[in-house]
Amino acid sequence: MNVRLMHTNEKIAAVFAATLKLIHTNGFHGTPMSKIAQESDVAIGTIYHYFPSKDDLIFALFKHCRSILNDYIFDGIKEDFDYKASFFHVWRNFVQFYLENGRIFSFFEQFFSSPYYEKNKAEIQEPVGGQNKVLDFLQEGIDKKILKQVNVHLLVASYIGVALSTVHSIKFKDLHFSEQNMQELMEIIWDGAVNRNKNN
Amino acid sequence: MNVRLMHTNEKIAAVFAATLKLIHTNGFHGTPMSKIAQESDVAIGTIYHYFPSKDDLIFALFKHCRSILNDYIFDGIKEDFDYKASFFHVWRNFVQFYLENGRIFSFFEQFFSSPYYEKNKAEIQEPVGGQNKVLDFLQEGIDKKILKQVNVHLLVASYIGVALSTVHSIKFKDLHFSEQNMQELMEIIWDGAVNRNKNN
DNA sequence: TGCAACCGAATGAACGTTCGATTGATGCAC
DNA sequence: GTGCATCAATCGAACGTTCATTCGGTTGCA
Repeated sequence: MNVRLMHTNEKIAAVFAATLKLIHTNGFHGTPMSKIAQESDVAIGTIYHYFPSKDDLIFALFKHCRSILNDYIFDGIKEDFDYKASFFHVWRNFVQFYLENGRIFSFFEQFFSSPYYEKNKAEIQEPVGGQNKVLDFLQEGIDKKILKQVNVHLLVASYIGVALSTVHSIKFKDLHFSEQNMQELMEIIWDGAVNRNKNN
Repeated sequence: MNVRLMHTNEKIAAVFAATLKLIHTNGFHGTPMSKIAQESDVAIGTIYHYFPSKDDLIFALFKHCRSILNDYIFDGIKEDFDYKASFFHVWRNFVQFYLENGRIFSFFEQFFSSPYYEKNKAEIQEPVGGQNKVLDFLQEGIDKKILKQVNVHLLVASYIGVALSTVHSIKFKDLHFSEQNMQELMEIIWDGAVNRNKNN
């Protein structure tokens, strides 16, 4: 059973990898099942053995990628980090993840902007890329009076919004990734989010 | 000729409107030329009379929508506005435009996240939604030492990024549009962007 | 008369999905 | 330990549908 399961996983992993690659380069459009089969070296019949339909495949791939992202962004937070250090660290991880996983970024962008997402939103529960963990983290900052005393979703929109458009800018060469740029961006968000009625 | 041009415009306008509507509800995927023809009451042959291919139609629609956006966001700036007031005003217009034109927002999101955009980026010149006018405006703030002395693209990413994710949050019901929320968001961006070494 | 605007049935390619066949591992009966 | 039944995993040709695009024809203004 162990061997069989591994084998299974290899097939599925190959299908996921091929789908991600094809969607990244050709888009949702230019990614027919036939090409996924070809690219992954898994027969079409086999893909349909695991996924009832193309939509189910895409959906499963989404969940798979999201869990990878979730594992990544809160990784490496040290006990001795104060809130600001964690604020910077998570944001940086978020940007770094997407830069290192351009195919996932591409896939997410397309997934979230398709009506496909809109239709299955109820089932997806968690919003964009680990945002509810982010939401909890930002709520903590509000509760501790470190961040502005506003609706947490305003801060989420700022925190995530700037990260996403930063990755976008880097991807399309308007901006280049450098330590200084990241530092300055984090300061922009921090200065915007921080509670100015209480110095910390 | 005037009449003919008007007639032409009516057909094209109907095609544009139908395409926008279909892409909004069914996505890039579920928008075949046949349905565009049906929805717009323009024969397929006629559409192909004006646009050599479906890609050309999408491309033309994109340029059309972008010019509408550009006209909109810098509208209503009064002579007596100081920089901060303009900063707020433009951002608000930006958000408001997308909220009032949900179909265009949908279309842009899908357009920019498709490899279609990536491939034609060179021809598009102007980046996302009037960003170069925005870029000039933010550069002005840097030059006047009102905004942080950083690469202007960092500020563009913040300014636009927060606006887009705000619209997204409102669209997907995480956030509701209210005067207070908009005010607080603008303050978040302003506090982040402003040059804190020089009080103004 | 010429030409741009307009039409929609027809075409051929491409797509998602199905299905019957094959393989090999597992478990049960004897 | 041998024979047999079962079943998940695998395969890819074939199917029916849907798509972007073409083209031959009509209309009506200049």
